[in-house]
Amino acid sequence: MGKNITKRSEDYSKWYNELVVKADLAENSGVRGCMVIKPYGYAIWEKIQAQLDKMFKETGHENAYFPLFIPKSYLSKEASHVEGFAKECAVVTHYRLKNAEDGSGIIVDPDAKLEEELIVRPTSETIIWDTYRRWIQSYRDLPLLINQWANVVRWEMRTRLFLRTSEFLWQEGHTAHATENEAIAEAKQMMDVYAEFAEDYMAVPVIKGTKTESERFAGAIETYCIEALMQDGKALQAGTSHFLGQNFAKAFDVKFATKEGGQEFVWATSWGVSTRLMGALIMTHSDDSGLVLPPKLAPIQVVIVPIYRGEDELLAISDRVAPLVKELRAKGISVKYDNRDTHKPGFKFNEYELKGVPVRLAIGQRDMENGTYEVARRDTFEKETVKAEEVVGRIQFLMEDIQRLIHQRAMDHRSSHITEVDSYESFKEVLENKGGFISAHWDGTAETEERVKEETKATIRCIPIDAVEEQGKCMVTGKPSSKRVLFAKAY
RNA sequence: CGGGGUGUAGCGUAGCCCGGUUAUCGCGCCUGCUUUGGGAGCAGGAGGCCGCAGGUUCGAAUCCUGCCACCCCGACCA
Repeated sequence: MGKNITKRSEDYSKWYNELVVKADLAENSGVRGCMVIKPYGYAIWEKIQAQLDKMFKETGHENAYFPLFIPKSYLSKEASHVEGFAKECAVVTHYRLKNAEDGSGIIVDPDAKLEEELIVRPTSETIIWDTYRRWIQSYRDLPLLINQWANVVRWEMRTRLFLRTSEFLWQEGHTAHATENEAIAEAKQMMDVYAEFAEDYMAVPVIKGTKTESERFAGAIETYCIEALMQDGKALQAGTSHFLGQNFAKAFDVKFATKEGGQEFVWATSWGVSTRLMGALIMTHSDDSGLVLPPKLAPIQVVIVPIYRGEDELLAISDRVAPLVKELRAKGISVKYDNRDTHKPGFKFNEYELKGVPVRLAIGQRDMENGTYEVARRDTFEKETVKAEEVVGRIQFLMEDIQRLIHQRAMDHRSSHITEVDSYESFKEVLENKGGFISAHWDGTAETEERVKEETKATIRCIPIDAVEEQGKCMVTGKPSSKRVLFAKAY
């Protein structure tokens, strides 16, 4: 285990990759842009899953599971949907292998060609709506509020650990409603749930908004999103929630009998977040010493490192530490007592910094004599000596304080990286030299949006929900605009 | 998929142009002793189908062809 992580300022991409690998979160598998998530990384994902799942259930949703394979014909039922995903689908064409007759090894058996090819799901709208048709008959079956935890495959050209891998883990919610308003409310609600999770648990500040037509999900009427800002000034879409109108209901013929006895198509939403959230977590808080994890999502919240000479001292320390570990665990704090005798304390200090453990306790002879612990916090590197009887309270305080402080730091960074501009020249200047979100007037046309994208690589990340109504002129065309939108270069 | 680059031990690398002893160095790993409050020191040791497959050659890590993977820039995208 080496530190030597590239400085953030030198090459952000390299820094990020090395950090992910060295902090033992994940690595490239060597298989077509897929990653191996290692135990420590997966433990973080499990924390994310657990909290989100709780929030989904609190908002009335249930979990279910749908097939990995989607018959090709399903995908073509909703026109804009297939257009959006067709370019990045893995396709199963055969179901058997055999030994080559010339002895050259295993080949695909040409006789085992599938009648209809199967798509490895890039998202599950189609197969789920095909299923919902059978599940929904009456208004009494509505709303149908289902979430699925799954993996999906998108054959991306360029991949990046956590941010864009060929296969990724995610959750996808798919709901059906009797009315348009109810579906819209659901889509908005889930955006709010995502935002709450990002802010309160990941300590990642996000901006809620809607996507422009060209950035919208394939098949959606409206896409609600949360957008975060990374330390290098690029934006990251952290979660999306779509109001799908009746598009999928019509494509898959999902009708219900109304109270009045008529037949109507249901209204739909879908929403998802993925392992990309971990990318957001890493790129928001980490520093050149490694990961910085918010206490609420840290698999290890407190690590205790004994400092000793000889087995007797270690035994004495272990005796002292045992009740503390017990007490902390009873309070729901996850603790690791690292009594490995194969590594020196200094090595361990650095290792846990790299892994982003929020609080580290050290205890050596000095502390044994004084009845104290050395308490170090990861976010500020501050160290203090705390009396043993006060240490639990201090840790509880630090859990809160670190969570609060890293959120505040990220918020400060974002606030200082939202720039209002009124001319295209200053837009380009800010984009080039400062980065971050740029708040500007836009005439609402896809042409202007496209032009900005071509000329600057910046896209409209979102139209903020809380954008204030103000008279303005599009920074590019000078046409009238009623509110500012957020532009940025994005991951 | 287009342009550029890389692939040598677990990791990072030298060697490659200009083919020729036993493939270089650092980290890590193993053994022993000394160490232990911020990545230990010394001594000894193990570990390589030089990405894969062909080809050229007396001889290939080195030259040629094909393939694969990864990285960067585009296009695409959660």
